[in-house]
Amino acid sequence: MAFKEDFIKTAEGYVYEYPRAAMTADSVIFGFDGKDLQVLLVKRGIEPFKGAWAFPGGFLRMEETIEECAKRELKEETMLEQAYMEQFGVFSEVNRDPRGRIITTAFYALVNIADVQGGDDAEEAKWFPIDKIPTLAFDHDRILRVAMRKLREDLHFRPVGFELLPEKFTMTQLQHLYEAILDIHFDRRNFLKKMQTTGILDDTGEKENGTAHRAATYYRFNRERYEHFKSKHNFNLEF
Amino acid sequence: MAFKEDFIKTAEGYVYEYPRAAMTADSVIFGFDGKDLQVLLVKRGIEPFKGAWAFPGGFLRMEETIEECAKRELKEETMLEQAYMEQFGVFSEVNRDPRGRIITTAFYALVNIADVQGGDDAEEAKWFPIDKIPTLAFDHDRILRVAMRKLREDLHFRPVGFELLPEKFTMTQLQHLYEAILDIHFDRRNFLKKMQTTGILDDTGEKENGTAHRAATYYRFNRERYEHFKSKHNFNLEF
DNA sequence: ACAAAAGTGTTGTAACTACACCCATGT
DNA sequence: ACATGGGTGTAGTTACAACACTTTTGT
Repeated sequence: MAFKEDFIKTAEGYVYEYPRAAMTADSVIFGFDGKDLQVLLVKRGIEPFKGAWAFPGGFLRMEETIEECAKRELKEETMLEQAYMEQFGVFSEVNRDPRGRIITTAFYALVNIADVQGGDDAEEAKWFPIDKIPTLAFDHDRILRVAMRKLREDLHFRPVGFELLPEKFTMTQLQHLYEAILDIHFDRRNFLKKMQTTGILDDTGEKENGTAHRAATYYRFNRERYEHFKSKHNFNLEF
Repeated sequence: MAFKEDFIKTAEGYVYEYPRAAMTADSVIFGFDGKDLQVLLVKRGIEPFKGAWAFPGGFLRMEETIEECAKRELKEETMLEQAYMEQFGVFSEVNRDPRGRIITTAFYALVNIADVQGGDDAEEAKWFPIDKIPTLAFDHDRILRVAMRKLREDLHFRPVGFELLPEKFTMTQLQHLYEAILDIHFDRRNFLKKMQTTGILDDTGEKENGTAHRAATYYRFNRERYEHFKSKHNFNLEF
């Protein structure tokens, strides 16, 4: 450990001159099944809130950043090494955790739901559609509301939607994804045009197969083109 | 204190089973002088980084939330009871503070620069234009970059600009403010039209006086109208 | 044959950009 | 008189919203 030690270690534990809160990271893990936006919840195996559903999370270790902590917990739950993760708030109400003063930094993660096998954790983990979330442990209901708001905002600024889809996807999937996140309806033709004018989608030329309807074209998100053009200034007021 | 105590208090200090980081709140306080965006910095009176400039900040107390902590520090520096404050990130690099494991939650605050008299703090506090910020203590350079990015994003979604101006302001002041934050130039006529179409500005009918040029109209931000109309859906991709 | 989803084009409207001259005030 | 900044209008372009019929494929 490279940082200076600011505590005394005794037989009883770690001694500090002033009281300190414990820190955790909790992650709202979003997935998309082609129809609904989904959230991965774990059933708590221990008190407090034993048996209730909550976001995956855990205590910060002294040798990691809060991002590393969140990523570690993500991996434990989903086996994923990498995912798009975004910090969206610190929740520090004095009584938010009955165990004591525990402050959490909340993240949302966007994953391709097809990549997630059950984690190696003994706890039960399950995907819930966003409109069928049970009552959650701690202040996680509130955290979820903030996560949704942040995800909606980010969707305007950054092409985060693609993180929730497989590499190749149909325009209809993408539209359903946007509709699920923003909770609004788009006209199919207008949505296609809007996406085309961004210039960040490639038509792969490939087609769906084995569907019970007309085969749809697969598109791919062109990250290079996005990186290249994202500096352009367009200023719109959205309030 | 209503929360359960999760520590043992001994003569040596507070004892915890696992090591804990200390928590602070740091605030990037933005002001606007009519020309440049400014940031309030304090000169550190003690080590580490003694003599260097840094954002006002301080340690979290056990009976307050991180927002209350940030607000308390704001008041100490500026004497302001209220200000628009927005959390924008947790900075938790293991070595970011030479005193040990100290994690900060960063806020930005938007204040009317005219309301700020010097704080009651012995430390020296000073406004710096955004393009003349000295090298800062700790990782505050990085924090400032993130603060600017967040402020720019928020300016699209929420009428945060008005928080930096007096109650009544001229269109030119408002335009300069937007230009200073976004670092782009607007055509005066087009800017006026854009602001008018939002419908959240009231023409007060009053005029500047004692200026060395034609007297400008004062406008006022109509918060009620904003609250009433902000629910409308307009979806623009800005990437 | 029928059901289900994909593909496709036009028109009216609103918002955006670019652009230049005159007016009021104070020195 | 001059310098400073305020006020104002138009034309071209682009983006947006609203809207329906045809095609492919599988059952």
